[in-house]
Amino acid sequence: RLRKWQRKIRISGATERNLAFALSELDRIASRLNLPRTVRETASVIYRDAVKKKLIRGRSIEEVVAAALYAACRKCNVPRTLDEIAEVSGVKKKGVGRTYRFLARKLNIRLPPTSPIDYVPRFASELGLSGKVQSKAIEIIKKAMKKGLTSGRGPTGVAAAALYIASVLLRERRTQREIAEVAGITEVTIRNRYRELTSKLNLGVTF
Amino acid sequence: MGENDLEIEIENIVASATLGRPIDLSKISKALKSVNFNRKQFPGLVYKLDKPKTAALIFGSGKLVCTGAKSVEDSIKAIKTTVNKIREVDPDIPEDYEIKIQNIVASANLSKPLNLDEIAMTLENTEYEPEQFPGLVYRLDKPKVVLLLFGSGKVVCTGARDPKDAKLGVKKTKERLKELNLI
DNA sequence: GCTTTAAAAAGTAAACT
DNA sequence: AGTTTACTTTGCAAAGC
Repeated sequence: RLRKWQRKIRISGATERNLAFALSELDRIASRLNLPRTVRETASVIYRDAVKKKLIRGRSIEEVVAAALYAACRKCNVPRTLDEIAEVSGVKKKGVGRTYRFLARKLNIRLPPTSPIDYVPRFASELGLSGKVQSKAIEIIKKAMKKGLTSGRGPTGVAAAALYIASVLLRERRTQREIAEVAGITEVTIRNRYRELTSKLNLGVTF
Repeated sequence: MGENDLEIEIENIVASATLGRPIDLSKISKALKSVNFNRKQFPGLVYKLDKPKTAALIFGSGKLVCTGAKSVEDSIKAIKTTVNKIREVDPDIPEDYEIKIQNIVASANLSKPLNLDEIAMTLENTEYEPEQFPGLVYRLDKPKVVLLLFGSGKVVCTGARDPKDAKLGVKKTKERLKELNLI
């Protein structure tokens, strides 16, 4: 039937338009976050899978795009926080997190929580810290993980505190404020974390 | 050995009641003191009581919800007290009405630190997103409850309609963690 | 989905001292 | 620097948008 045919054309036209819009959004956000192509490609695969499984119902395209990017970042070990994704996507942090959990469940994406270690290179380079400081920070983080000092704590806070301690130990000190700003957390959080790390790990220094 | 050390503490109970008769909320909001009622914001009238420190939501349909009680007894007591208050303003409320416990929130302590990363990798039906919340979410099927596990070993169990299920949920969670050497 | 209620867990945030 | 208050998560009912 002609009418049925026209309907299909209309629907697939809308579907293609939506996909084009989604992919351009994905690219726009990825550019603003300086994400490498591999992450963009991973995110677009996740988005297309979501479309195939009709998981967009009841959700906005922006939300799914943001969640797909967040998942891709984690999968590629190029972490970006929910706050960063939310800020440039215009989607509320709560919505990105909720949609991410939904996609992860429906697409059987099981990603381990982001390790604080994954944030070290990015934060360190933004702070102009040497590779020695980075290695020291990673060493501290590994000790913390073995002693159960990272369970339930935000990965960025742990990474920031470890970098703070390492920067002091190796005489490349950055202020709490500088580190807090690149890590996107507050100075109080850095203080709470480094106090815990220095008191429970034998780092040989008392602040 | 029979470790009956699982001391579960009930923290909150949500219960509902059906009075089977419409209620004039405007009348009640004028007669009672600790009441808040904004129809545009929420259809229910909020009534807070001190005796069992609870809050009740009263609806025009004659149904109500009671929250905040720390025992089934207190929850029922709070509902009866609330209904008696409604009777002072609106007689004709039936003597018998159905009361149903809808949800129980309980807390417990496994007394051992938990490695949430390991648990997230090994235990089934879990969600752990430390960037968003420090607790690991564990969904149990048998008693259909949800548990929140924390690095400290403290646990929250919610979703049970019977205190026994809340305790059973914590007990089974503890057993499962032991089975998987995640104690 | 949201709105309102209550309460615990532990971490983090914003606002103050 | 440290404190207080508030919000994040889980579960649930109610009537209505």
